[in-house]
Amino acid sequence: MTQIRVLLADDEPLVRSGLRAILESEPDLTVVGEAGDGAAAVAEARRTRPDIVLMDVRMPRVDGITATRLLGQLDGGGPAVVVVTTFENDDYVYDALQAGARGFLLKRAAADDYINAIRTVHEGESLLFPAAIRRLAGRHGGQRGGQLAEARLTERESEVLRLIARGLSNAEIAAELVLGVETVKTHIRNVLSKLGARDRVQAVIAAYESGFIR
Amino acid sequence: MTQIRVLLADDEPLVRSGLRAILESEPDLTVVGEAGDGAAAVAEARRTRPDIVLMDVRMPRVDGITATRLLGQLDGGGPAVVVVTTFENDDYVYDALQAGARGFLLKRAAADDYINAIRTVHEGESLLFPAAIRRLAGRHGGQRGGQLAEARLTERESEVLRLIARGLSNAEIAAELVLGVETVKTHIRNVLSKLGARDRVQAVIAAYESGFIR
DNA sequence: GGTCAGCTCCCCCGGCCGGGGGAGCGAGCT
DNA sequence: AGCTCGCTCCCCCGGCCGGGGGAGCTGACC
Repeated sequence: MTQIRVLLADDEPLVRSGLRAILESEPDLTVVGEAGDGAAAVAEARRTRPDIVLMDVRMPRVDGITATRLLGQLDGGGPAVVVVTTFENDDYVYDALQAGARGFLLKRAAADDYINAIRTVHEGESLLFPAAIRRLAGRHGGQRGGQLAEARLTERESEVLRLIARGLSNAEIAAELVLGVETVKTHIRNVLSKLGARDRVQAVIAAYESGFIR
Repeated sequence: MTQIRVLLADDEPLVRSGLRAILESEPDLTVVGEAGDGAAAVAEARRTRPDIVLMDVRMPRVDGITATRLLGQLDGGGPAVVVVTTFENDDYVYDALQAGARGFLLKRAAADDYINAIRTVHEGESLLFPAAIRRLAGRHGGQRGGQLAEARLTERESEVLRLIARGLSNAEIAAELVLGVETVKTHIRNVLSKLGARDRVQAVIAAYESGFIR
């Protein structure tokens, strides 16, 4: 397995060293640079060409959202950005999505969450569904700690999600796919879980916001 | 009130004359041209500069969807297109939306429906919600005849729809807007009705597809 | 002064939805 | 041969949702 090159962007040096320690403990991860603000992050990214940028939202001078947007304008589309939000006052999340962020993490996430998030985002463009979308929607959606509930959908699940996002009911989906309603419900349960969505409405939102639809 | 300039695009001359008769009976509507296929429609639109194009879907050579898309590329964005679908086998509707159609009508709609549709579409960019979106989704959503259930949402209703489209539950919306849940339900009922949506999922879809969101 | 539209709240109720289990099956991998 | 994963179906159940009524209050318009 090739090394995954990671750039850390956070205004707190302490946080950066902590992250560095966590990530460097993994053989497949290399921290290729650090930045204390958004402008530095873009500059460093241009220089070090990381695969992934762990991007704090709140940073002096140029914030993480803006930096994410700027990174997207680099030739080649720039690195994949995983946005790190401090807490749940994330009105950012929505903006970050539009800025091109590929993943989300709460700062208080566990070490494993960071590692897994980076690996997952690095693997594929199929990582479409940040769990944080839930909070994007439900102001209060407070739930289990801050892990990134990413997961790729199976073919069947994608199919079901597509039909959900066309407004079909469970019974209609069952008819459409020639399945039992119970089966459809199972798929939906998996989809909701993978998307971190509370209900089909939030799933539809995730589908649109992530580009799964369109 | 200024005249609304209408272009008719349908491959059946009979249909065109029928429409012309209906529309010309209204003092504020003028039929400025006719076209028998999509290519002719675009050409005529370029020449006559209509406000509205009544566009049949099924036409020889260049179909209505393609023509709609082409019209959108005219300088100034081109005229507003109201797509006329023959029946409920509208897999077209979805495509038409993406092609930039601003309204929908079933061919068997009443004369008044045509007139109202044109006026409404002409008035504002606020006409966002084609009733046909329902059928877009629910293969079977067969219901009352073919009128265009357009309607502009009130401010409160828009507000509610926006929150629905962020994934909030009724209770959460109530809390957010400092309202009773019953009130929220009332607004939602109105929204669903105006949008021709069966449930909040279809409402969200309509919100996205129509550009209400984003 | 009457009317209408928009906003607010209420009751009842049927039903689909989502969550929690469990379970069998075949394919593919080790 | 085991194991995992994806797909399929089942039961139970609580709850939110959506549909149908009704009703009062404001402010604008005529």
